[in-house]
Amino acid sequence: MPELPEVETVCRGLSARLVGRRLVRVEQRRPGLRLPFPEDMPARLTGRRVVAIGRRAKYILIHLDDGGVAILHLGMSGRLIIAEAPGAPPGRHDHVVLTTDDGAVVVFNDARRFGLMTLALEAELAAHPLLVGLGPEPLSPGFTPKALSARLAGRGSPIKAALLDQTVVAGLGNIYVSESLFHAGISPLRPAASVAGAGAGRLVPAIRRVLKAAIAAGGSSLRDYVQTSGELGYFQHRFAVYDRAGQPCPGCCCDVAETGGIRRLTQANRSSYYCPRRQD
DNA sequence: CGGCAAACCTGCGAGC
DNA sequence: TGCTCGCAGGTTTGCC
Repeated sequence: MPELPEVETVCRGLSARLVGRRLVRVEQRRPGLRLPFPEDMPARLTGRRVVAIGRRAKYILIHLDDGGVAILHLGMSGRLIIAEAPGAPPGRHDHVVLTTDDGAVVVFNDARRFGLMTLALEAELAAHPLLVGLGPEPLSPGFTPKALSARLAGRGSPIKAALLDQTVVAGLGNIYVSESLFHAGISPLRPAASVAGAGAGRLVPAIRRVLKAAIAAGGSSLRDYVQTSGELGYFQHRFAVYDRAGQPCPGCCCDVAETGGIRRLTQANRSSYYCPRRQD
């Protein structure tokens, strides 16, 4: 799925086209995705004006003029595409279609249906069950080596698993964990607690740098992800290690035949990629 | 509580 | 060409 950079890119696309617009039509084409849609979702959205678009972790927050907030998650394969022409025949996995007063058509398409969409009240957002346990935003000032160290302390699980845990830091997924660990020179196998301190001092800026570069590139397009415009992101061309098993490490000078290049391993049922020479 | 596997669902590429 | 298998950016649940 879309991880933080992809979700952020989608939010920016939505923001540019939706803020200030009124939703004049809400079409719900199935009862729900990972969670059921609220029964009254179309009624609660229709006629509302969008006042802001926000993001928390991988959740998209559409703030409305009546104090309501639509919460969306793209799961693994979710897309939000903005078209300008109403009336196009619905695609195979188009689940929710929003039409604005100036003719934008926002389609929530999700082949695998791991995404979700629900409604909340602005006043209760901070305590919402989907958001309440989330860790710090990695691009916020509160995400410091000290703060990360505190959340890693006492954890015996591998740092790879800890960084995927959204209560440790919010918004990282399988791609950007591998990339960040590479740039910090830390093996995905290291026990999380051992990364507290000096390791966190390298990891925090590495995470920030990777995420910012990915956002600047419009995210990473592997299979499903596209921007709201339908354009692909292009950060995938800049991966140092992700999905590059057997290929040369960008930091090592040596012969791949000799070193084996980038390694892939399975942790917590997900693939990790790393350079054993530069990460320990 | 920690950690791992499986589940949710569909699509795609590889291999036979 | 067509089948089966394995794998995929996430999150939750259930079982040691």
